[in-house]
Amino acid sequence: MNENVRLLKKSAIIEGLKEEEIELILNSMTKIMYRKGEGIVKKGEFVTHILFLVKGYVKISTDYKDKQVIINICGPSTFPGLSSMIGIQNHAFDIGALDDCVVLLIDIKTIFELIYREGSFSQKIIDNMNISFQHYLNHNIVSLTKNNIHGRLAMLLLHLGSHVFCSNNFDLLLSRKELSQFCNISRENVTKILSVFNKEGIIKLNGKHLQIIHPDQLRHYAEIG
Amino acid sequence: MNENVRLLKKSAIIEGLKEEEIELILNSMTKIMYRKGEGIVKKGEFVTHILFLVKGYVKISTDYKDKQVIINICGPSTFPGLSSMIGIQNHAFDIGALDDCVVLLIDIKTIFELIYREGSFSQKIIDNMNISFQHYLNHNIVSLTKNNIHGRLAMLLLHLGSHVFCSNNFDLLLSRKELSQFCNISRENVTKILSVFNKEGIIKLNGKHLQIIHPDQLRHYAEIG
DNA sequence: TGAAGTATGTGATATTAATCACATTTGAAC
DNA sequence: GTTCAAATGTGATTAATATCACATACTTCA
Repeated sequence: MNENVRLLKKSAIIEGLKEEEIELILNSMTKIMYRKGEGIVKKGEFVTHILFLVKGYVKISTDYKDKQVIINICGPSTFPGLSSMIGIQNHAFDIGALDDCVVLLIDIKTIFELIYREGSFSQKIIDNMNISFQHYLNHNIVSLTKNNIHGRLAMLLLHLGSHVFCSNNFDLLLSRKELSQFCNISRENVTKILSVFNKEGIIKLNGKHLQIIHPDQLRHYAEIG
Repeated sequence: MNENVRLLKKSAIIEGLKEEEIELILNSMTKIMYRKGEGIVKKGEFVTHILFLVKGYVKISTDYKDKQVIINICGPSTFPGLSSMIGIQNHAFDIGALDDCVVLLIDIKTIFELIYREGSFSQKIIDNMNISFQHYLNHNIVSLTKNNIHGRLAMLLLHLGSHVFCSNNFDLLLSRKELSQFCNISRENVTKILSVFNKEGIIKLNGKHLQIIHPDQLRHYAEIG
């Protein structure tokens, strides 16, 4: 099988498509590599393609009052920012590479064609958007507004472990400052809280490497905070 | 023309459907009235219908740590909570009537049938979801986390005026407490800030009636705060 | 009409988390 | 390796906002 097909089929959205529909995607697609730190999409640009992330991690962010706000981190086999691309003229967010990335750019016209052709594809796009939606509402509205800073950082670490890096043992690709922009805490307090979690043996910090040792105790922080 | 058809066609989502498709909706639909304060949907219930609000205003909310969090307010000719109903088993939010409401309940199966049948319908559903999505990300993440309490309340009033009640002169259907649950401010501070805005002549408060006199000054508060 | 309960207004106080100021470490470029 | 810039760590201080403690005003309903 074509390598690109194999990569694409890792996504539930693509998996169920017919051969000739996947062909459509293959014919309107390019593969691009980005280096760590490079910008992939800039807020305001026309939406001409959607992204499929083959390798690496990206951050989705925006700016407000000169401060960066991180909306999400996406890893391999996902469509980063999908829900803010379909049916929208201009990109609402910046997307940047957190490490070396391989991205498939798929022409947005092909996506529309598939939405019109294939009900099950529309359904999956909608499902995908809803999952993001629920996540944002819960994580952001609820956690960002109702948890204290310890609880917020605890929830962020849990989120990174279970949904982004899919392991309790990962390289934190984010700096302290980026963590602070993700969960709305000052950079200094991120440092202090991580050090508390570390001293309590809940996590193990080794430079950029992080191991979550007691996820239940992070959950406890989220509950009480 | 059938009265229900006229009501439904006020929504862009329905407007473009063919006659027989609208017929499908009419045949799988009930009209129900709710009194002020009544619950319409309870978090956790199975999603069996989607709502079309004909008359009145509803609030979409959830609970966290024994506190109510208001997610949005919807008015006539909208599909409240649409983006958290399609493709989701159980309701994620509570929906309740803020005043006397008339609601059309449309069988969710019909919606799926239309998604499979009609690409342009899928497209519109996706567009509608994206608009909500953008609104939440901007309003919630950005305003709730980056604005101070004056800025947040200012933005909420602007939002109510321009997107919910579609006028700068409206009956505030929300109590001070509900406003506080919407923009994450203490009930006492909502009172204090409203009184500041009132004294400065930016708004005019008359019991439950609110007039926004200088939206530009509210925008200023949002910018500086 | 009165009584109870709820909603609102308002100042004083407490608490949380940001900001500041600076030391230390790490990383990248030459 | 040296140097400079950026990232990180840490205590002291300050600012923002919640909480508390009431007073007052509305609603509802018997």
